[in-house]
Amino acid sequence: MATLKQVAAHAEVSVQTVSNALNAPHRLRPDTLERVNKSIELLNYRPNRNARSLRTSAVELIGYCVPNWPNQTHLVMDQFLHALCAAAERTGRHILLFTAPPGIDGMPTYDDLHARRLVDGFVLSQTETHDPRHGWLKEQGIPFVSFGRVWKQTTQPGPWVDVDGAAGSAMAVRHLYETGRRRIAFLGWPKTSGLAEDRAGGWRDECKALGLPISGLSVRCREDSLDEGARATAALLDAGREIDGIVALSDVLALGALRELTRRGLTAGHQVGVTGFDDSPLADVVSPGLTSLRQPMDHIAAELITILTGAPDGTPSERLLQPELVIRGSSAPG
Amino acid sequence: MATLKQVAAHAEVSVQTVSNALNAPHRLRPDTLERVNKSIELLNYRPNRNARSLRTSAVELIGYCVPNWPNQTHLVMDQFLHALCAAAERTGRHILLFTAPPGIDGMPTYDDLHARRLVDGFVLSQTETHDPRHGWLKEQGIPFVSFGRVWKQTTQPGPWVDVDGAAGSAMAVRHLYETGRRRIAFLGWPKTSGLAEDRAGGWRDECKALGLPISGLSVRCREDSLDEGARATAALLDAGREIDGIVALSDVLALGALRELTRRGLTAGHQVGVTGFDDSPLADVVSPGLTSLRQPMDHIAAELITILTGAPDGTPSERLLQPELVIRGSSAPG
DNA sequence: GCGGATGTTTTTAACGTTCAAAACGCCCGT
DNA sequence: ACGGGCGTTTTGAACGTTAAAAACATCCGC
Repeated sequence: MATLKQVAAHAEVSVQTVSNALNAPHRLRPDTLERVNKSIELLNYRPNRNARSLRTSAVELIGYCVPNWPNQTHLVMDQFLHALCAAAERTGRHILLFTAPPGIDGMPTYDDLHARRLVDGFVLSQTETHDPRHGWLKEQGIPFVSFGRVWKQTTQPGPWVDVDGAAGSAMAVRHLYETGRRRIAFLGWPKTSGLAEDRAGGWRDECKALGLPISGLSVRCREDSLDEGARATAALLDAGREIDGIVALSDVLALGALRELTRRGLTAGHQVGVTGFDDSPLADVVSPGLTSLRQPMDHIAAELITILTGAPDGTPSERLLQPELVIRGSSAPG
Repeated sequence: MATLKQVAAHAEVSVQTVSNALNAPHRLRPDTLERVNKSIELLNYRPNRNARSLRTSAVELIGYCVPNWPNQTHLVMDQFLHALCAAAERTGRHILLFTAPPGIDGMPTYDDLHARRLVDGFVLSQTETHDPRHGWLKEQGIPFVSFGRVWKQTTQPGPWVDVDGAAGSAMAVRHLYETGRRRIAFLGWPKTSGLAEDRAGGWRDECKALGLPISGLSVRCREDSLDEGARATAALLDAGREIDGIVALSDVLALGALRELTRRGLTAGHQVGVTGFDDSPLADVVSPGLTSLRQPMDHIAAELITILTGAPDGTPSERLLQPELVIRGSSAPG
């Protein structure tokens, strides 16, 4: 494998000149630059990243902890990772994967990766309501950016990128309204989740704005499962609420709603319009297809990388992006 | 950030002695070792991985190309990545993610990552029938291991780990047989795929072994979609084959089968037993749950890492692992 | 008490790169 | 012709680690 030294010898210049040809070509006389570039190409030279990193103390690697939460399969993780990788590569960086215990127990792992200089910083996801990671990392001075806001934290928790869940729910409500629904229910999670409150708030506010009823139309599911979605839908129907629309907080809950509707001989998209969240692969797999709110993954990833690698200090950046309503059969005009 | 030098000064030994304390502690006198370790702990020293890699020319990083095939969402990718990470970490290594064009066009990317010393080797997945990557990497002398056999290649294509699809299908057939089914159909893909032939062969052979009919019971779907699975199932039913079991080559096709059965008022698991492949999140999400063949991800990942990092040369290793039948409602006794 | 074997520690050099400073070469104005 | 300024190139040192060899210490048998 060729080194700078060998290229330098071949081009009959000093090592530093070859280095400059790569990192500051404007400093070279055009004819020298050309000669050096020829040698580089001829010897098929590639800079050794380790040597470079040792000297500059920047590894151009970004850590991402691959989540492993048993009950919560991360259905759009492959999309997210691909987008994140692509965005990182656009800046000459790469993504380093690792595993760590959830919450504060994982912090030593983060610290270690940073201290041993395996990564420059971290992208966090699966942010929790009182996520302890943000404060800890900030305290240690380790660069990071979070996909997902930290809800309910007094101190400024650091830079983040997130999708506007309230706006998403509002879009779903308006869409159902425009297709003729007037009694739109909401399937959510228990109150403890900031994300859940955000999305529920969007439903509530938009219903109010449109003059639609909300009383008794919001159901909290105990967990994010198909069965819970079905159970909640059954409860709504049994209570005689005469609902004609359902905005679900997740695709999984929405699928549960679809199942219950089908079981009762109702047609989703006909008698009752249903929408989900995240536009997971599941949404495209059922029949009728599930209308859902797509997260703009490419945009999210680009912003994450920009914030992490761009802003060197001070002012924590925050970016709230809009989801996109992907309309399928489950919300066809009633 | 503390360095070897500072630790050495603090412990009043040479730099090399501290290095030995970490890499070859048996060479130190017990009292020296203890003194050095105390200093290491006190100064919170962590070896700089870049400097180490520069010296030893091993980066302890394994490249994995995150797939982005539009039509084929990788439903178990998060499981795979988590297992792969965990297995790598057990040997002190990590996974570096990158993107690359599919097929031979991606090879320069692989070459570059290796030449710049960002990775020691690669784990390949999404192996195709005539995958060009294996031959290319072998030619370049770049270490790799493949998740998935390379089908139909004359030259020995290199080390791999794979799941025994034929055995999986056979397990599914036997399970359906044991629950009373006697006319078991197979939903597959077009002939071009080695994986498809493998799984189809298992169905055929096991049916023959059990004395079950196969003629006219195998359908090739045009693509891996829910609609195709439903269409194929409809075709089987319309042809009056009187099937009471369906072994599908994928969970998606199996879900299509379930949908068609439901549409016709048949109950999966009651009149017709259905099985899928890969035990994706989808399998647990439908009702009744889909019986499916789980890939032993942890085992797969462990073997991949062992082969990639263990065997230094020569004899290409090959490992064929057995899938596990996860029984759910879709194959309940008829 | 001396050569040799063994065990522990230090010295020297190197991995491949970049930074900072020095050196060189050239043109210009005076 | 000489000093100053500028553009280009080279020199020397450093990043933090480990491999190899050298140095030093200790113990043993005879």
